Amino acid sequence: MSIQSCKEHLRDCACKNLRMTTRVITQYFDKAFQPIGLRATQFALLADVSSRDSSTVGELADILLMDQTTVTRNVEILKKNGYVDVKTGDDDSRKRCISITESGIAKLKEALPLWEHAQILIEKRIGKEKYREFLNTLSNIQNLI
Amino acid sequence: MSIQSCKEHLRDCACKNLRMTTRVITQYFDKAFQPIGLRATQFALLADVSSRDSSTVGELADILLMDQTTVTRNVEILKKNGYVDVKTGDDDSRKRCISITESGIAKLKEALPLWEHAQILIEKRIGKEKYREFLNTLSNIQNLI
DNA sequence: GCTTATCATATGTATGTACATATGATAGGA
DNA sequence: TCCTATCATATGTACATACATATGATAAGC
Repeated sequence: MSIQSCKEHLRDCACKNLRMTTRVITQYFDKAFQPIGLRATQFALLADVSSRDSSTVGELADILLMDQTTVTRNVEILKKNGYVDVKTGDDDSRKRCISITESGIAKLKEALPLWEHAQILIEKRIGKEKYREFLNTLSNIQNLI
Repeated sequence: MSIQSCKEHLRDCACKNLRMTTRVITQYFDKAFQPIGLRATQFALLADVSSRDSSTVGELADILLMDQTTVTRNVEILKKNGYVDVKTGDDDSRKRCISITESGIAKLKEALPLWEHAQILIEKRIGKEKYREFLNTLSNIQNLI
């Protein structure tokens, strides 16, 4: 295939288009959280930590489809800001037990209305049904790879 | 809104889901390009550079919905590897003229079949019509923000 | 023609991301 | 029990990303 004949197809590249949209939407959510000094990625991680009594690095990596080393580093930042607590496992000292702190819960409570406002706007503009299909396709792509 | 009542909604977060899928698909394409030592992002940038005689940093930033500073740095890597040439603008010496080199064209030609194989697999699994709708929604999200 | 505003790009800094690999702990087999 | 394989996490490195700001060049008023 020549470069010329391929050009029109490259426009449809799944990776390129996903990355472009992710760049845009991340800036959008980062702006939404900016007043409270939180990033979109930090919000997602903190929300997942809050949904369990205690999580390990590996568990969070599985849930967020994120490399374990990335979790380690992102948790580090939440810890630095005092939003999570990291302890060594009781039964298995290789494990780290990550749990949300009071300060983290407070920050999450601040974040929720900001998140909801940003999220609702998107769902409204896309349309409920289309948005559901969209999430479904995202999920399919995650699973087929 | 309480954290508890919000939990089910957080699952649908546009940013979180997009970032998760982008992580997965980027690894998928990175693996596809790995035999020729190219990254998915580098491929996308190189392809865009190749589609014009000469591009400026700002033009590439506009096209790829990427911050200008990110373009500067990503171009740097392509330049380091000899895939693009960067010259100062003739008419306006603030501008940088970025063009693909012979080596860059050769690398892109190596990459195209690898890309096509990876891309086709996704479109096939998702389904042609669903995939078209998916790209459309991605585009809508880019524009509505 | 000078002064200043604006524009194009670069640099400093912080974060997000993953691969290769190291480290340290647990488990399993002889 | 000791040796070894495996497991959970951390570290080194490179790249991706964007904001704030600096730099250097052009353009716009006067």
